[in-house]
Amino acid sequence: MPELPEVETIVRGLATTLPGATIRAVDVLKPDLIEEESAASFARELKGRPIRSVERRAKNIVIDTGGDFLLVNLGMTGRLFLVKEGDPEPTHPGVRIHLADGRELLYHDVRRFGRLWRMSAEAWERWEATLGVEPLSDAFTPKWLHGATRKSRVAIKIWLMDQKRVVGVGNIYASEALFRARVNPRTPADEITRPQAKRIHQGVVDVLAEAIEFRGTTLLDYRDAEGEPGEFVRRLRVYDREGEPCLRCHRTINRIVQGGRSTFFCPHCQK
DNA sequence: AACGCGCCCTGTCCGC
DNA sequence: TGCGGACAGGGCGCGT
Repeated sequence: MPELPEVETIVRGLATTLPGATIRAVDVLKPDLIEEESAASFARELKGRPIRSVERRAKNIVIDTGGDFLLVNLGMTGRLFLVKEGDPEPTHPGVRIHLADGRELLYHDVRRFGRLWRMSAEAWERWEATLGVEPLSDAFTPKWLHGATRKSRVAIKIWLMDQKRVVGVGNIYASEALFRARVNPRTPADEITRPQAKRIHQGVVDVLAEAIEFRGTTLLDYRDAEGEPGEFVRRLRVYDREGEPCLRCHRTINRIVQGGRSTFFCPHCQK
C-alpha cells in the first residue's frame, strides 16, 4: 500500500512531535508482526527507551531509540499514528506504544503484511546497505538509471519496483512514472535507451515529489500520522483508470498483469 | 544470479 | 441474499 510518498508523509508528521518522547510500555497484540524476536522481548527492550528521531529509508519508518533502531514496514495496510482523543476503537490494532507523556502511538494493520523490528546500529547499517538508491537523492541520475538497467532483462515496470535497485517506487508510482515518461511498461530494462532513461528518471522524481506535496495516495487504507487520507488519488493519470480515456491522447487506458500485479498504461502514448 | 511464482492475511466488490 | 473468485499500496522464500 504505502509507497515512498505515503511513508514520507507519515514520517514528516511523526518527526514534528515524537522526538523527545520516552516509551513507557509496549503492548503487542499481534505477535506475528514482530520480526526476529518474541513479542515479550520486543516489548521489554523498548520499554524506557527515548525516541530521538523519525526518518524514512526506502518504504521503512526508521525510529532512533537512543543508539538502537525501531524499523516499521507498513506492508499493504499498515498505519502508524498517534491515537487521538475520541478516536473510535481500532478494528485491527497490532502494537500499542504508550509514551511517558500519556500519548499512544498505534501500529494498526488489517492484513498484517507489515513488520516491526528492533535492530542495533550495526545491524541497521548492514541492512541499509542492501537497499537500492533513494530516488529523491543526488545518487539517482539519468546516467545511473541507464547504466543500471543494462544488467537486467526484466520489464522496466518490474525493474523499477525492485527495492534492491531503486527504493520507494511501488505499484502505483511505477505505472504513473512510466506514463509520464511515455515508456511501455513491458520494455525489457536493457532495451531502455538514454533518452528513455532520462524521461523515466524525470517521471519518477516528478511523480514522487508531487505525491508528497499532496500527502500521498489514499485508495482505501492509507492514512497519515494524523489519521488523514492523502489527496494524490485525484492526480493519478493511469493507475486504476482501466477503460477510461488517456488524459493525453483520449484513447483507452489498458490494464495488464506483470509479476502478478496490475499495470496501467496507454498503449498509444507508451509505445 | 536472476527471475518468476506462490504465499503471507483480511476485506471488498462483482457476477451469477 | 448468498457464494465463489478476483483483486488490493509489499516483500520474502522457494525452485529453476
